[in-house]
Amino acid sequence: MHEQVIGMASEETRTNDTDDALADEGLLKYVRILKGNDVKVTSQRVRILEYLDLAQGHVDAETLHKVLRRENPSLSKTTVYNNLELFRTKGLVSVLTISGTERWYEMERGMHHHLLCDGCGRIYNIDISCPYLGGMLHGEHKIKEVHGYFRGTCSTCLSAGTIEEDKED
Amino acid sequence: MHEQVIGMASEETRTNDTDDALADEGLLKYVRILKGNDVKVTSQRVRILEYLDLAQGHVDAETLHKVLRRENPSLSKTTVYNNLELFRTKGLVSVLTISGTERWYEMERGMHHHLLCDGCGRIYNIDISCPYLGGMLHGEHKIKEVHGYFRGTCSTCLSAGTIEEDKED
DNA sequence: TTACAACCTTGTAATGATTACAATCTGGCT
DNA sequence: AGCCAGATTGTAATCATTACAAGGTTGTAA
Repeated sequence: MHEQVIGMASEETRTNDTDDALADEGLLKYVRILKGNDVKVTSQRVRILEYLDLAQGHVDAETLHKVLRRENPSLSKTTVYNNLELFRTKGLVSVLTISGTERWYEMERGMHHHLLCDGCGRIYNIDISCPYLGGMLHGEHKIKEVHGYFRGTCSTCLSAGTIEEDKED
Repeated sequence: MHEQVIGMASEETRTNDTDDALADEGLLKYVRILKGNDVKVTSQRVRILEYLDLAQGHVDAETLHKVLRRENPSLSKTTVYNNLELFRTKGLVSVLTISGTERWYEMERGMHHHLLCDGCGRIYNIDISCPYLGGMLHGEHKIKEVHGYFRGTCSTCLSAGTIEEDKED
């Protein structure tokens, strides 16, 4: 099990020459994260990780590819998919799936849950710590990760008052 | 206290060797369900609903189609997909997605959550009522449905002791 | 610095699930 | 019985994701 290195630079790692292309102070953060997780550093990985980190919210592979291709037209979808999956196995990003037809990625930032609004379709992050669940043993099962998603109506749509309630059964 | 692998919900015993009258008897249940939800009754819908009800656990569209085609070779995938989606909108079945690459359907039987075992890959139903979550307002958002899934190690795999990565106390 | 092996990226093609569509058929009502 | 909205069917299209092999890059060791 690898310890996650997220956000916090643990040590001043001296950069070598190949980092010149990434000499941007901001990108060093991601170089450190990658190295700290035994992931070989490439410019593609740094950019993908940076984008996920700066994006406040959920990104799908398609969007990621489309956006990053503007600055690196040779970036292939395979690279995007490969690295998203790699980051997931390293615990750097988490994957969100609600409808079953899409996969959204986001930087791993500790446990939180998601609300899918039936009004506007937006996804909200919900920070709830549920002491009943995290790290518990349920019966004989050992629970390591808790993922929750909710369906409902967000405050904006509630105040707009445009959502008709379905009859309950 | 062990959980049963998916499908401990009420199981109906049926005889394979009944005449049409008795078969109709069993199917009436699903005819009523359909009519009660303003869904036009067709033989395909009745069989799909019955299968989901009797199935022990989560069924994917592919399996459903393959199995039901044995008794009705002209059953098309489109019909299966259309009706699964229809049933979902009617609240008759719920959809489960964890990895993002699959969709499992199951009869709606009230709120419960799911555990995906990292040892054997099985999915367990977990009945937990979490008073913090159900029916609550979080901030200004109105939460109508709560879906949870957990990743962890099931009791069987824990006692088998085959999970290497598990080092937490 | 140079060389090298391992690994990464790329483009294309393949896969596999899901959806669109138009013709045909059926259930439920008059 | 007959009608018609809507259900089913088969085929084709779509879409995201994965497989693969050739070529390029990184980290390391001399």
